[in-house]
Amino acid sequence: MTGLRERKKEQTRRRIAEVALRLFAERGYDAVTVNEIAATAEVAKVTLFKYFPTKESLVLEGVAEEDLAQIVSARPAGQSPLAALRAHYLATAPDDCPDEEPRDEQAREALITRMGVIFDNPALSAAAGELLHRQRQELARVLAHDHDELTAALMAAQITATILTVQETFYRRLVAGASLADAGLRLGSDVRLAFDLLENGIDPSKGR
Amino acid sequence: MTGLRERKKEQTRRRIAEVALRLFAERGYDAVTVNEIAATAEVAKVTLFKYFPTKESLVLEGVAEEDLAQIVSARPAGQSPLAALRAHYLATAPDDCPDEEPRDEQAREALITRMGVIFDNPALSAAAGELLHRQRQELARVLAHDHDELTAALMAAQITATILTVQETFYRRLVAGASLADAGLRLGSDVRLAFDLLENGIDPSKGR
DNA sequence: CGCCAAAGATGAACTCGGTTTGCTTTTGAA
DNA sequence: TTCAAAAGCAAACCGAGTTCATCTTTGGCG
Repeated sequence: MTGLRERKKEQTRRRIAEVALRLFAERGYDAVTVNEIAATAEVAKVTLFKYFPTKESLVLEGVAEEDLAQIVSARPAGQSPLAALRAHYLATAPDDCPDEEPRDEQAREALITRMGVIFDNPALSAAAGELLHRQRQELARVLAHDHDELTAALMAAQITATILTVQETFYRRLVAGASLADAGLRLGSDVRLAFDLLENGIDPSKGR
Repeated sequence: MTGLRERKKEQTRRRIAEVALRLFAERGYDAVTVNEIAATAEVAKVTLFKYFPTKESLVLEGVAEEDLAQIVSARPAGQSPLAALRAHYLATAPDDCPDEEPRDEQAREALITRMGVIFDNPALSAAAGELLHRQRQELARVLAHDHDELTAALMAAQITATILTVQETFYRRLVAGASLADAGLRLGSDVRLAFDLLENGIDPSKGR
């Protein structure tokens, strides 16, 4: 059922996203209007908004789409939630980006460009954080199976905050020019450090 | 130097804020336009925006104004950052709200109303979280004195996420109808639980 | 092939948050 | 009393996002 209609839609969607990303990267998120994007992509503004509900979504689409709650609730019996998450991030970390699996060089570059745009704009970074924030609630719900409500909420908050920080660090290094290989290598040890901190707590004896 | 001018300004500002809060509480944040608020408060829209930079700020002003970085960097020698924060929140917690010190019943009620408005609207809650997020960066800077950068960033993220969660829990209880005394009592033990979790980590043995 | 209903695209007008501009009123200090 | 600065204002403007009525494209079907 992949008729001409579907193909055209997919094509239009991609054209809009590409144009938007290019313009954002060239002149900054705020300096580009959606009217401009629509005109450049040769669609009406209303059409653009049928594909992407907001201007933000032009950039944020597909970012941080992991389902933490799912990872935790699908973990093998006997494994702690934290161990499951650690394993997940260690598995995806060393050779690829945690958010997506860009197969080719081009997709990688696009992802890095996108991250550059996001980190360049405080409102966008905040919105990206919000995406994870929503997962927090579901994660808390799953964790509440084994803990009281406040503990579950606290755990979920700490976990999502930690993951966000690690991802941010990783992407900032990439945007700052580190090679993907280098950043990937450091990501592995970063994940370990982050989860150790989560598991063992903030040791007061080190805090002078 | 508290001339007529200053008094009038303060008065206008308060009138705007009160009108806004009342309308928001009556009909919800989204259903009230700033034009309406301005008209009801009998000022021009442009005047309203001279007092409050955004619609959000009509509600969020004065919320979460604590300076975490300050608390940490001003701690007595030999005390860990976490201990300083714990002490601070334990001190303010039992008998009053962490964000402000409403002296009279009226101010308390206004605060609760405001929190009700905030928690009623996802975008507003998110914005409130953003306020704390900004403190995160400064807290990380201070913590970086004693830790490497990633560790400091992770600690700051976990700490702010934790504090936000505790505050949210507290206010949700209030909005849900708990008496201030009850909520305050539970807040004390909540703070202890939260900081214990931060210090000791998420114990995997409890995570089934 | 030709027909038609449904899906999709469109431009124009609209709402709302926020800003700019150019002007009048109010205030406080000399 | 005078006058510059501060404050207020109406109206026009901007950009994101929506509504609506209209027009085009597609694909299924006889």
